[in-house]
Amino acid sequence: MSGKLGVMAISDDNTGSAPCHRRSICGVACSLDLLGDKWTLLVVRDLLLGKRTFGELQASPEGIPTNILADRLKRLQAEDIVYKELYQERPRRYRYHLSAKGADLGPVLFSLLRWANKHIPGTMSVAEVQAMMEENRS
Amino acid sequence: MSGKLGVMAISDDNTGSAPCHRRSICGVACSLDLLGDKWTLLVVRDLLLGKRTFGELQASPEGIPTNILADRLKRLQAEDIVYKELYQERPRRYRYHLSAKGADLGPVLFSLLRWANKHIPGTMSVAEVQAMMEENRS
DNA sequence: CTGCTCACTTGTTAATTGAAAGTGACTAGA
DNA sequence: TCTAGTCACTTTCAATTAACAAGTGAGCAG
Repeated sequence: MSGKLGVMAISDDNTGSAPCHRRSICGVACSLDLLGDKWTLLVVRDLLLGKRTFGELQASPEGIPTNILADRLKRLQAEDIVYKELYQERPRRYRYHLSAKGADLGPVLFSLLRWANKHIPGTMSVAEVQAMMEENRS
Repeated sequence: MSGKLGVMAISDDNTGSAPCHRRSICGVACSLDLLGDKWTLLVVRDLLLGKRTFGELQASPEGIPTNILADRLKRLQAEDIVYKELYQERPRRYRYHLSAKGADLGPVLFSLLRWANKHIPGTMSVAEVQAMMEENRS
């Protein structure tokens, strides 16, 4: 019956490229392996909104701890969701950007946002966020 | 500048109904406060796929630990995303169901799945999952 | 009475998180 | 030159959370 469901267990990873720890071949499970925590998608959100530097990301209202931010940026780079650009030598300063893979998370964030708007009172509307995004395009 | 972005910090929760611990009024952040971990959305996925009992949920290929499953079902019920139905006295047995709020997470799961299909090789397609869902409708 | 299922709960240990402080490379001002 | 401040992290460590294994209680089948 569990096999029939198609959400089958993955026994081995002999064909995989990275040393990934997939719990199954289900796309939802694989996505959550990469994005399933309280902070990762907030970092992606901020990058979509045009934030670029460590300091800007840190300054978000949710107040992400700096060690978690550094760790998440590292993980997201390892997954090719984010890349960094050196914009200044002496001292070295970086700007972070979403790759195409990262930018494709936009619809995920919008669906989360739509759900929140419908079911959690007091959350910002999609229209408000889109206005914000236009306002902040560099 | 952070105020201008609209993703503003929430200072107080004097109007809120539940004793919620919102990090901000951003819908993404609020959603992640409820759903942001590796297991919660997998439970929602299984309920969408028609699984109903504790044992069926436990039997998913990802192998959720029973204490985590019990905890997540408790949390999801507290958030009115899931409700349980007593289908048997002596011994008491329950069936779990998604509320309307929970069923509305479908689009979130589909967007995650579409992202995975595009960017994580070897994940199941939306078509496969939809076929599965039809097959398992009670 | 024995073993079995289901739906959990309870330990115990391992890993992760979060708050705060520290580091290194600079820049600007007295 | 000395002091203070910014930026981008890293380190430390207590506290929370997760994972694994085992146990519990209510029944049922032989």
